[in-house]
Amino acid sequence: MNKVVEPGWATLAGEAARRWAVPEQSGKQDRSRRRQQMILAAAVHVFARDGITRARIVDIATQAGVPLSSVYDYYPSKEDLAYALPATRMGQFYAEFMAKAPAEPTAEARLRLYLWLTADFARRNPDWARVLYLEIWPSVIVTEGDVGRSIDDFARILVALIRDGEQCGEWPEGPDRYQTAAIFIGSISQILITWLLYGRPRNLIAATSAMIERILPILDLASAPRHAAISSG
Amino acid sequence: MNKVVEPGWATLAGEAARRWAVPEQSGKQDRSRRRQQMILAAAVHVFARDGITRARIVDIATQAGVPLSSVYDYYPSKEDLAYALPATRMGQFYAEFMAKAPAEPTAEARLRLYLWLTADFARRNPDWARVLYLEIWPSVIVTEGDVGRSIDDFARILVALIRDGEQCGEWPEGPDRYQTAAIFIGSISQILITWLLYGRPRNLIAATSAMIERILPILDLASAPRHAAISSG
Amino acid sequence: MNKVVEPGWATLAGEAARRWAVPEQSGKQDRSRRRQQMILAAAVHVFARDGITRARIVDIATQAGVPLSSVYDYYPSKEDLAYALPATRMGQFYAEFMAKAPAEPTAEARLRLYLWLTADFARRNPDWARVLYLEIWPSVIVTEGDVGRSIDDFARILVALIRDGEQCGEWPEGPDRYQTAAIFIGSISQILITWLLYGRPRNLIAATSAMIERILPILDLASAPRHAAISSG
Amino acid sequence: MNKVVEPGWATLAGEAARRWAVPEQSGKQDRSRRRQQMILAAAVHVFARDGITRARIVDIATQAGVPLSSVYDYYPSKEDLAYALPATRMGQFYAEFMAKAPAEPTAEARLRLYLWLTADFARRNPDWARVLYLEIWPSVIVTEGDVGRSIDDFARILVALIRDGEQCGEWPEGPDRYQTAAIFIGSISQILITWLLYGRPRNLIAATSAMIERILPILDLASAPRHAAISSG
DNA sequence: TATGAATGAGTGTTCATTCAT
DNA sequence: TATGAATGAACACTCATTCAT
Repeated sequence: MNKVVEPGWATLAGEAARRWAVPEQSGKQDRSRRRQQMILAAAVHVFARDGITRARIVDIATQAGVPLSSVYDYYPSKEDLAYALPATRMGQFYAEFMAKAPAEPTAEARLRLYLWLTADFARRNPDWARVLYLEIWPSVIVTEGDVGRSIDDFARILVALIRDGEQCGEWPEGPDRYQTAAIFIGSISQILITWLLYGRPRNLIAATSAMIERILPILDLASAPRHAAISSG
Repeated sequence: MNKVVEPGWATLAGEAARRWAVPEQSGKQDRSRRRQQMILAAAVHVFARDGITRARIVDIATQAGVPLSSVYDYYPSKEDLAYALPATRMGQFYAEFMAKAPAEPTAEARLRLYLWLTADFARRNPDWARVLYLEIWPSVIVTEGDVGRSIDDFARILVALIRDGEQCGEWPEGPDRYQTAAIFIGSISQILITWLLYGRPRNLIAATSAMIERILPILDLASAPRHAAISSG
Repeated sequence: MNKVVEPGWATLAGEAARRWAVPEQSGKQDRSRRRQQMILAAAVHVFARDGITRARIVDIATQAGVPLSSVYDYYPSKEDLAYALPATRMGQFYAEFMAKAPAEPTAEARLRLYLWLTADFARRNPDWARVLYLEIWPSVIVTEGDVGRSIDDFARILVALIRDGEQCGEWPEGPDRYQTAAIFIGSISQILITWLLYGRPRNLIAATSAMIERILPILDLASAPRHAAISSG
Repeated sequence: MNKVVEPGWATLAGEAARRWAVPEQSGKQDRSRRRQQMILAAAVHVFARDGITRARIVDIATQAGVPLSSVYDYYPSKEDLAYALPATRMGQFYAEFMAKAPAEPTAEARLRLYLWLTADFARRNPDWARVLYLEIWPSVIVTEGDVGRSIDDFARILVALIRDGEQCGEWPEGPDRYQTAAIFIGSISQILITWLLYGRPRNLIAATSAMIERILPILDLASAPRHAAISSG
């Protein structure tokens, strides 16, 4: 049987971590690089507070402690600045996952780690989480260019993790890996959004862990739709 | 056994439909009411196209075929206009649900209808769906005032539908109705967002129906967490 | 000795009272007249509160309890409305003076009454006083048309009162009646303006009375300039 | 005899001149300072012509020869611009007085100079005079903040000059220095207002000088009220 | 490279006035 | 005559971006 072998999670996540790693610009001075980091951090902060469209570049500059026009030495426009964020932050996320995933013994453990890390990363980077889940994710910019690619990788890796478990026989081949991934992403996103907007649940990690345990069984259920049970009742 | 009886789905949805119904302004002329509807429709269109913050009131006026200043005869500010949308549209949704739900024989059928109608309503009102899922839902305005209340009703009714099935014995009492609701809402939202942003799935209704069948079994799984199975494996 | 006989104070004030009396518009309905009075009163109130240029016609209409467009049935423009005020109010003032002045035995008593009544009228009509002293008086509209004439009468009568005393021999013929009148008007205005803006003096009437006693002696001093005393000292 | 010594005219006027002097903004370029002066001058011109509330910022910018938005680089709002005027102009007035007053030998000469300079300053800065006497003085803004303080200084210095003459024995201690000051200010203002609005007197300085000679004797009259003379007559 | 200063194009909102009924 | 509704002409203020030094 000849079939196209899709890349495994390790390949995908590794590539993603490398692809979105902050490049070592050899020519740049140290001070220059530090400034760029300050601007990026300030942008996340201000975007989280005011929203991307309402945010003012001058506020970002002030927050970063650099003159307004210096922002333009690094990013030619507000749009470019906004678009530079996802790559660096997602790269960091993928790198964290790659640092921990190999130690996990099973496909399920890696999947659990992935979902858990998603919430934990948000908890540790709440400003970035606001920007990602309230500004970038629900916006057309996720469909374009590097922003799209860096975020698409998230779903791609998740799908690969699901496929991995199927191939290892940890769970049956489900009807639609993308559907499964959508349930996982949607459920976790839903928690994160209510956490960001309402401050609930108070304990994000506990709630996410419980949610993960609740949705993982979906993997086993693929072939036993409820409506069968109903129609027989 | 004395316990607080929470309102059933019919009460909640009925109240929601009434609460957010477009009021019959006695004094207003017919023409005036038609203009207001034109403005509202134009606002949905322009907000969907440009996003709420980027949208220009003059574009809404032009789209509605009224002079710019007439917009201000009906809504004192752009913000007010944006905030008036959710109530009217959600009211329409609740009314549609109330028109159909009583004919459904089981709690499950009503739950299925609710989720299905959510997607179908989005399909029939794609502009509104963009505004709701990409602009309003992931924004602080859902935490405030009437906007918040009209949208919170969505989750409240869903929880009531879940409770209804429990009380009828159609499915066991789960560990956390809000968690269950979060899975349902998150999964459906995830489909809707990818549909809105990527145009996929092409057949929204089919994909949603499949998704519904996939997640409904969650209701039965409450007491059989996967990790038990795993640890025993 | 043949000289032009300028009209006496009684003639001037009497004419002024008549000229600026509210006309008895025979054709108008009673309701119509009452409305016009309501609008006028509301205009004074709103002009006093917001200043003439900042005042909004719709506020005046609301305050008057009439529909916005009804204001235009009486006054073709905001300017006309503003210009209609001085005549009616000044007319009332002149009428009050004419009602009391004839009972006064001396030119000095009449002069004292005139100045005192100026302050007392302001005290009893503070809204009108604000409009007159803070809006109309220091504005180009006093130089034009009826507004100008109705207010110029104020100075004209004052000059006539001064001349009256001279002709009766109550005080010597001064160097310049207009200068004397300017001192009287300026001093009283100064008190009224500080009263309107700072709420001081608390007791306007007492302060005005004291001021009147202080400035009346000016009438006797005409021929004994201080600098003579100085140069001789 | 122990009494609180109030500050003399020299102290007050010196402090006022310094307090409202145009600050030497260290960081600003020369060009920048020139622009600010242009804007200020243009504002005086346009405010004098149209009145503060009617004046349009774009007219001020055009008059100053700078782009509209540059006005906002110096003054955050039209209100701020209007409020910046009094301080600078009054500061200039106080500085002129301080430059000349010390050469005057007597309290009377200084008082005369003060009143005369008031009119002469208005004659040399007619635009500013319009703004001060027709817009600022009769308005609530004189009761607030720096505007109020810069203008209150005018009366404070005048009162100090009067007190100075009393203490030197040049004239008797009057019944109320504030009343005396009110007469002086009111009389001069009255001349200035008619000059501004009617263009009369043609020769402002001559008329003011005559007025000053006419009102200075008030200082000697404090104890001889006219009504005594009358009642005895 | 760095930055203080400058600016043009835009946009939400106001309100006097008019008009159809 | 009365009035609810409509509207056009303004206008203050914003901010991303550029430029001279």
